[in-house]
Amino acid sequence: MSKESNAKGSRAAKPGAPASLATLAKFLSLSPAAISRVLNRTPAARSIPTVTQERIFAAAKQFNYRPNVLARSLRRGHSMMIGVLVPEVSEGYATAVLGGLEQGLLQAGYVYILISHHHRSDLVEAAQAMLMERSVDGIVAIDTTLTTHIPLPTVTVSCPDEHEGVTNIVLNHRRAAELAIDHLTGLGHTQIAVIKGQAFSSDTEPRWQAIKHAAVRAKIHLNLKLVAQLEGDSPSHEPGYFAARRLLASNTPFTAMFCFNDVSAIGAIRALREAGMRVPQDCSVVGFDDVQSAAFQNPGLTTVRQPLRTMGTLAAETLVRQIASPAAEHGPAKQMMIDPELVVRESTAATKRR
Amino acid sequence: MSKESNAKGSRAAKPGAPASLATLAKFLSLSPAAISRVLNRTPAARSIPTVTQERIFAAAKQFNYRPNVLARSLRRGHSMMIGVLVPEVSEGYATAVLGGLEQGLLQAGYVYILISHHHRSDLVEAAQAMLMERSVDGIVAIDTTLTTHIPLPTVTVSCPDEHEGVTNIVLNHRRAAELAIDHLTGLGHTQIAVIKGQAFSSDTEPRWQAIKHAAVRAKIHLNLKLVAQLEGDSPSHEPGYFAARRLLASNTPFTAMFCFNDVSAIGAIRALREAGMRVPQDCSVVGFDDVQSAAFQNPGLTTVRQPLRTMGTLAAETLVRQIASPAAEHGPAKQMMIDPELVVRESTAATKRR
DNA sequence: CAAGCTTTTGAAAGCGCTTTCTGGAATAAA
DNA sequence: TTTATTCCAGAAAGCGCTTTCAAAAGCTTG
Repeated sequence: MSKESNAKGSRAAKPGAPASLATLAKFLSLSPAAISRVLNRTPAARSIPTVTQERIFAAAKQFNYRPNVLARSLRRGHSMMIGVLVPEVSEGYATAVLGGLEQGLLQAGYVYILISHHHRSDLVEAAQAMLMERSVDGIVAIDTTLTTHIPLPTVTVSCPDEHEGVTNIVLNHRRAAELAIDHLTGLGHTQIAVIKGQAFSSDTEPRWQAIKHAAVRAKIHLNLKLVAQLEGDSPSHEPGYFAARRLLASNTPFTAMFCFNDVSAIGAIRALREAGMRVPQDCSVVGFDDVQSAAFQNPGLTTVRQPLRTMGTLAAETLVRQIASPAAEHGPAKQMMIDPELVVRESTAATKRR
Repeated sequence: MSKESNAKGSRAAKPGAPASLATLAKFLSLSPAAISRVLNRTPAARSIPTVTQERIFAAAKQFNYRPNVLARSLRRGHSMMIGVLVPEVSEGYATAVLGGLEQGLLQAGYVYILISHHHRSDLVEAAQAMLMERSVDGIVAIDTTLTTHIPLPTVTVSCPDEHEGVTNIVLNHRRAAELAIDHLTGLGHTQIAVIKGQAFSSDTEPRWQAIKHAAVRAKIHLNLKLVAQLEGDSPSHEPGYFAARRLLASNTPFTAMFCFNDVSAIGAIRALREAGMRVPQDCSVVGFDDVQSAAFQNPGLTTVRQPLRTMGTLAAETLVRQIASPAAEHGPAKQMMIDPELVVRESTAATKRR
């Protein structure tokens, strides 16, 4: 029994358990401290002779050593995790931003925890609390109405309110509205119907203000009878379909329509078609976002493109920078404005009446 | 100086720092141990008098105490995090599953880390390693080819290979193919074109085998000239568009088409239309998945519905159960088969030739 | 050869929590 | 009064890592 007391097998100690620093330390007859320094390439590791370093790296490889990030996070005081708040995970809008966000985040060594809140403020708050408990290093909120102050670096994408210290990444709504309205008036349209977004959507109000502004600027009159609003929280085409039906039911003639997003535009087109109107011959339709299927609609959808991916990447970069230098954190709210782009396809055409 | 040595203010000690158990302990003149027991409603807390418990709860509220999950995870040996592997975050398929998954996971108190690998096996492995380092309690892989063995509870959705101890949630491809083929033959079609999925997609091969099987069963001949395959990894409509063009270029007549997914079906329809074929009058088209926009296509897309959300929820429940009882973990691979459903819309019609 | 410097490494504290073990006080039983 | 039992709560270990502090060893220099 005593003979095999200190079996120094060259293989891993316990086959099942992952190797810890202590395992390596015992194997190498070194202290965990030294190994940590070398493996992390700490400045202090400079003073450790190369041979020792090589021994350490070799052992790490042999034992397939992987640092326990939980322990490291606890010790270092940051977790390299960030929390992401979205309304819905299945919706095209948020997921497009997410694509860019992920890229930027992973590049900087962060992973993220995704929580969706379905536009319910209690869930938003619960999610915030949960993320804080999990010691995330920062938060990005996409299309989310933040109520309580977050004592953490935060950047938002398409969120309405300004909060102290948080950076808002927003679309240039002014420009977006002008792009669409000018395109339509340029084609001779003056009777333009508008489908506003749902009340809970943060872009709805600024977009609508921008549209009114653009109309004045283009010297056309927006008939309020030709303004409908998306209703219900279904992220499908239905709200757009029904909004267009209401527009048609008002019996007020229009030759063009500007929709809150592509998905609702597609729904609206179906309603128009059912009412016997051809797109674009009888009615031009402009969407918003430029989701992937916009190009493959029949007809291809003219739309205002939001560079969603880019906004996501920008959000990631901004947040990472903010985490790195908490100096500027508690300054006033900052805003980063992104320019949209008009994509002309087949759903818009010159009006027949001139 | 000595007078204020032990300032026992009734407010939080350091306004900035979040309250820890130690903070509460000092404030209440209790040990962290007792507080932990009470706050966690440990069985051992039963023996602590109600008044003390109430004092503890009150203090926790007053200090807005939030346990540090990192520390708890380190101690308890599980992190209540699970890792999710998807090909793409912006694609409709994975995100639909994700929706259901999230619901099931949050309900059980888990959060998840999402990593996309773009079908690159090196990224899959890197992601696996990263998730292990982060001490996730389990992994779910969606439409992902797993190469290395994962020493962790794992469930997959639509993944091809079987691995020891992992549960695969798969669609009943046999049934799915029969649904589509029988529908088309029932409408009189015998010349049916097929668009297979990309080579890297895990559903491609089983689906194709099932289609061949269903064709035999329906006593129709599948002309191999009428089989095309999606190419390129773009998650857009383009691959379907080009696949249909190749089909048309083969100059082999067909009256129906069965596509690998809805997105490619929509692309294919566009190609058909450009070639002067009307859908469904000249060619019926059946899609797959039933993504949200399928119903709002023009024409509405007949498709084989995959209950993606349900599969996600099921994956979550299965994984949570597997984590709870690691007993059954290292049994053989298990499979859970999900039944598809045919959704008939407007893109299919009886053939004119009879 | 003593004093001072550099090089190399380890001991130990501690991040915030959970949990086992232990022990004092109060009450009941003998 | 002694012993057993219950009730209440603390001490301390430890999860795996990082990092400060310090110290031993080897080297130079006067």
